[in-house]
Amino acid sequence: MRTQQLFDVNCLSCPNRNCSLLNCCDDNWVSFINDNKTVLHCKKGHHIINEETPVNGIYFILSGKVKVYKTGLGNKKQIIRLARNGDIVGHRGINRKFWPISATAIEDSFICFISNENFEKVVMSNPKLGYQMVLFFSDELFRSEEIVKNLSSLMVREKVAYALMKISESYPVFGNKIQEILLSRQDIAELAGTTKEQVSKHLNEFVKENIISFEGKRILVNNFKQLEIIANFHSTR
Amino acid sequence: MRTQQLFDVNCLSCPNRNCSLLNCCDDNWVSFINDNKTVLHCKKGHHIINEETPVNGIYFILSGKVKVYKTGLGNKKQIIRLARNGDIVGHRGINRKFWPISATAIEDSFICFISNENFEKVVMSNPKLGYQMVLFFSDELFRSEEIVKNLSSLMVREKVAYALMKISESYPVFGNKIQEILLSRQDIAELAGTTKEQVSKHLNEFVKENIISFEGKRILVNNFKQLEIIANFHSTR
DNA sequence: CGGGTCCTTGAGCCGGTTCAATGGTAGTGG
DNA sequence: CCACTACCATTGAACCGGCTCAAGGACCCG
Repeated sequence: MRTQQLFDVNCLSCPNRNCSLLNCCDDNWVSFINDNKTVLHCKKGHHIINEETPVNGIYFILSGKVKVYKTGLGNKKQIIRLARNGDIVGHRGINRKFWPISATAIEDSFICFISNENFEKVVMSNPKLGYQMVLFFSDELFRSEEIVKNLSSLMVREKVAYALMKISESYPVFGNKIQEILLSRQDIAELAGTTKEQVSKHLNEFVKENIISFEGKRILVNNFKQLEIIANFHSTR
Repeated sequence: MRTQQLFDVNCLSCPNRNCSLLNCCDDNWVSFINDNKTVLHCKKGHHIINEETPVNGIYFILSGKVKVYKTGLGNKKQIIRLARNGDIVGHRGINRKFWPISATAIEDSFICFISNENFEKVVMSNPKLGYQMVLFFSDELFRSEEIVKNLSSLMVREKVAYALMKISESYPVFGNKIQEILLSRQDIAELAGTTKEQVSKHLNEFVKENIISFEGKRILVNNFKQLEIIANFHSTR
């Protein structure tokens, strides 16, 4: 059975071998990670991290997708990241006693877990990894502050466009400029920072404008460029 | 003249010797920093960093205060950080070609500057500093995501209370639970994520409720605890 | 004294949220 | 195979919080 095989995956032959962690460690340390990791099978909807609970370690997505979010006043949720295979989840726990975020699987996923102590050992022994972590955090900070900027300056229509862009980043591209999106209206709303009703209305607007189209429960992006324009997006690095 | 003396400040006897950078380097490297730094005198309102311009290096605040902000659609500004003496400014440029943020002095300030190349040398040669940078970034990410949460879930009254809390963190405490705040309504609005008119209205509300009081252009916080409650703040670490 | 900047306050408008009704779809169990 | 249920998406109506605009006032500085 395929899922059983995944449980036994060896880090040395990990499909995400070029991920942030493994990429910066020599084989000895990859073996160490392999011996000290746990692989979790998370079904869609499974809570991997719960806000305010004690930080125990760090997670890496072997396969699947995970939403990372914060719960605000009135139980309002704001998704701050969509993570996929190869991504780190839980680096926000570094230097904290309690989780500042929650994480939930939005697809059936396999997640690798490493305890705090073991991860610290790996980082301390692989200077290149430490530097890589700085770069990674710098990038995460950038993304977070883009969200801040957008939440405070965009109209809902623009926020929804931005959310679609973010989502399609996490999904594979099929053909030319066609991405597929499979998330509930509620999820999109929590990512965009609005309500599910607004998402529904604006998505249907976008369909009328031929920017996206529906295919069953899927959303196909027909005109990615136009989404970027609406979302006021311009890539600078 | 006092300001002249500050221009000649030696890193080895820096009043912020316990700041993130110097704290993690041995004396040889502090000397290196001393020889390769530039000290800038920035008057109130001086732009230290401008969004979208090329990243040249990293800044440290010797004395004074700086606001760090992003400019969104319609020229709407969102302050994401108030930095003071000892703080790093410009770490957001790491791993980027162009500045994702702007920084402006909100008081007369002295700022130390180190070029990209020299800073990289220092980081690469002081592993402890690298680790410290990871912790620092982790903390910055946490703060940024708190802003995200608040922007998306708080009402304006609550946002203004949160802004006051943030501001008073950057200002010295006088006596028991009394902080003083000296920023324009516009600045407070850009920090809270609202308009100057709303800030004015809610500040006057807070005065009526005896949570703060005005003293000339200053704001005194009489009841910090109450501000925390309004802002839905609870410290967890 | 005059001009500029900032703060305050009220009126009106508007975008977005909330609420509710409806219909579609998938999953479940008889 | 069909009913039953639960969940999700859609749509419109109404409400409301916050923004915009404008007028007036306080204060500072040249």
